[in-house]
Amino acid sequence: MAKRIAVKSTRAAKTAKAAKATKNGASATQASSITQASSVFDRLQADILTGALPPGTKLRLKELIERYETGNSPLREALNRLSAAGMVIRQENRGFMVPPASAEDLVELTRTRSWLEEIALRESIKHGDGEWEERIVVAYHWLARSARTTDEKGDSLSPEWEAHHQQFHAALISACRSTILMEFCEELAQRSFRYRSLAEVVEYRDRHELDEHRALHDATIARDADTAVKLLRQHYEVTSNILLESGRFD
Amino acid sequence: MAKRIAVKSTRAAKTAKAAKATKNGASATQASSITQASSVFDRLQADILTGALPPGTKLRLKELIERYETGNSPLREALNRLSAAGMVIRQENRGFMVPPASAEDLVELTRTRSWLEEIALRESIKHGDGEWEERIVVAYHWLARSARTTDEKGDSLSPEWEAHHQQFHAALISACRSTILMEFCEELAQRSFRYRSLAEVVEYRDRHELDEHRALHDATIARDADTAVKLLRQHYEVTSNILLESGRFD
DNA sequence: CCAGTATATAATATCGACGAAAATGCGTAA
DNA sequence: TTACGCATTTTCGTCGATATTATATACTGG
Repeated sequence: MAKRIAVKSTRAAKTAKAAKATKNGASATQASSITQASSVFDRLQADILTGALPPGTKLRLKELIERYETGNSPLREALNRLSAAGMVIRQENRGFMVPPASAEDLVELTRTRSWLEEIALRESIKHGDGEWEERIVVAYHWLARSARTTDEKGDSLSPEWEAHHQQFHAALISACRSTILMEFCEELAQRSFRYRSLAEVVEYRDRHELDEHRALHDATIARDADTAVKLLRQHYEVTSNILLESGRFD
Repeated sequence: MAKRIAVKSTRAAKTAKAAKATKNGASATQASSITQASSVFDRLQADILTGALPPGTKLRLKELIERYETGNSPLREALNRLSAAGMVIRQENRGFMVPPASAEDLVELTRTRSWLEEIALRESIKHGDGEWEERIVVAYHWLARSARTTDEKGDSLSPEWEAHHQQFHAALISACRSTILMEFCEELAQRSFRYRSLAEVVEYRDRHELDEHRALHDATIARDADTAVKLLRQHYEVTSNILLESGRFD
């Protein structure tokens, strides 16, 4: 009964909601009224990436229908999209589950990400124009600003910081002349984010990370590909090692 | 009325049908009864990749329901999976369409594929073991055999040849120690296949291609990474240029 | 007491119909 | 003629219920 009412209010509020637009989920070409399946997609993805739905969780339809206050058709559509993107695992006639997390998977993920982003960064440095530089400078600005703010509060896992962090890395490779590659990198970035969320490691961040990003920014703008790539790899490997040493994925 | 009957027979036959298992579509961990959504996924994907559904086609639900003799729920699930994989374009409240094909897209695709497969091949050559070599040798054997057969018939676009071709290229990079990268490469391979289908170019194949594959095979087995990569790039660029020169994507 | 099978229960996949949004056609006014 | 607005039609997205498949439980024979 309360559910009924909640559903209605959700629907009413939906029109006002802005589409945040990740790769495959929400976001059509037009901003027009968001579809319910896309809304569920976004929330479900967020819950998986942040660890609200832990690895290995069985995703029972009935529970999710209650949790997200939706019907089964939109829910299934969202789950099917997520399964194609590797964000959930689909088992024929056995439903869906959150992908397990493991040390090996994290290692493979980091390795692949380094490979792909090295290419994307080198190509961007080779072909990037003025607008590309601007995007990097602006993205870095907001990242630094966000880091400072969260530093005061001590909460470095803020969604705001994460958004800017992701934007900065996306900006670095945004001139590689391959939207497909950029989408692949985004998918890998999301998977990496899940591991960071799961490890719940916060201390290390404000020490080194801003400096690392600064150095990366400088080398890239200076078009020093080798240095930039070296820094990028280190950046990922350091993070990966911290996560592995947390011992949470053994 | 005939439709009813057809549906029933389809259902009956479904249990016997073997799951062919592409990346995201069909194929669960078990072989057990295939789901209808996955069946539609496979057929729809095939029709898009072979050009039976040409680029830009609007995918009206009603038509597809008739075409594949299914309900709208399984159809929508299939379409949602395909949209997440980039095989169809989804527009909020406006349905689905087959992605357009263009010369620029083909260029970008080829470029990206060269980058990713170069990494995957180099890593495979570096880390590949005996079983990896076996896979390549075996895959090449079937490719050569298939090429000979189709040569006689003059029909080089046979699904059989295509399957072996894809298998050979997959085998080459199968020791790169990154399943994610292999999946990315597979996705790119499928997109490339669509362009080959669309161009309907057949003559060039039996002249050069078997030799090219032979050379690629030899260099890889000999662990000569630089040569292998060079051959691979040439292989893709030659094909790409032939397709571009067909003038079908301007 | 255990293995294997039949039954009951729960979960998933699919259907058919309805409500909402976009595309189309037509009429009117500038 | 062209552009705009309204009504109609088409198409998409969602709901509620049913069929199908998997899982848990009880039962029987050894």
